[in-house]
Amino acid sequence: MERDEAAVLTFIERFAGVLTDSGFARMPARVFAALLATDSGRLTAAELAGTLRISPAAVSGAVRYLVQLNLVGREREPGSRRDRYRVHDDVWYEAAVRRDQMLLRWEGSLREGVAALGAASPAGVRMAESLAFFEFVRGELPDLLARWHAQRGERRG
Amino acid sequence: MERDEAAVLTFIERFAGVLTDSGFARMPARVFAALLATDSGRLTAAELAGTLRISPAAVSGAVRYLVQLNLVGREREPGSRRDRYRVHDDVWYEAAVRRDQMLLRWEGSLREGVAALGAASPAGVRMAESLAFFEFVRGELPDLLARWHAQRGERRG
DNA sequence: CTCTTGTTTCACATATTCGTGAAGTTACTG
DNA sequence: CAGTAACTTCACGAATATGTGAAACAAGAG
Repeated sequence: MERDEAAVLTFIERFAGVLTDSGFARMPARVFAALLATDSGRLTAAELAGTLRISPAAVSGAVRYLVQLNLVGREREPGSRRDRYRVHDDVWYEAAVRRDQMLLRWEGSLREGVAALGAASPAGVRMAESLAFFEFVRGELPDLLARWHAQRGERRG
Repeated sequence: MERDEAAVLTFIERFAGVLTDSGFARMPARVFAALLATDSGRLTAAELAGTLRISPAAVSGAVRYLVQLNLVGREREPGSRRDRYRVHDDVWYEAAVRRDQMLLRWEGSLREGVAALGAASPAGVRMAESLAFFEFVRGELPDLLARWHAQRGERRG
């Protein structure tokens, strides 16, 4: 079966839209979607600019962001001067890690809050409970990912 | 121990900053933080405007957003004409539910992607794997929340 | 029924974000 | 050591978002 490019473009824009609604910046979302929708998972900056109809500058900015977040890798084949961008195989693992770090930050802030309010005050208690919830979730994450890996291995085997 | 109002205000701004960095809009984040830091968990619009030094209009907008997201409830005592806004006790449960709905949306979009790319193509396979991951996480959520409730009950008892 | 108090809506000014074109930089080729 | 292809940086203009004051809008009190 060959690719229906029109349908693929439609998908890219739709999925990018969903990501955007979830808080992603527009261009990074589109670039990420375009990479996901490629068989090789790799595209040059020029290809990205072409399919998304954006300037090289926009590609540059979007890609810098995605690389910083470790969702995308930059590769250059020796003897070539064009970069290739590639979605990491473990994007969702990376995303989970990042969520973990976000949780840590929230926890830190909430701890400050408990201190500022006093652990005995009603507000302090409420905040300590929120803190406990986040600690719990963060503690469960590794286990969750382990179960996923187990299940995936089973499905493959 | 009495509240050190200055420290509390500092905490409110810091925590709101963390939320803002995580994608929250500024004013809703500040209002939410202010409510979290209150012993009663309830404040009037005027009190919010006062402590945060913002206009009633800004309070109105922020609160509408938070109520829509179901993070905050609006209450009015009979015989009064001032609203009281209150953080829901189960804010984090609500947040989890919302994440669930977000996951559903992502899954829908990815399903479209698999269809557009063909389940047999490499890109289609990659997308199907992402889809499976999200389905897995969503499936685990109820269990996770149940474990939290169990642990919390134990801690209380 | 009118007064008063509290909330919401609206138009506007401001601030921020975003994407582009153009110039600048890097690095491979011959 | 040019020459050139590709990427990046920068300054600008456009589009968006944000918060405010003023006016309109409830709704209880007298």
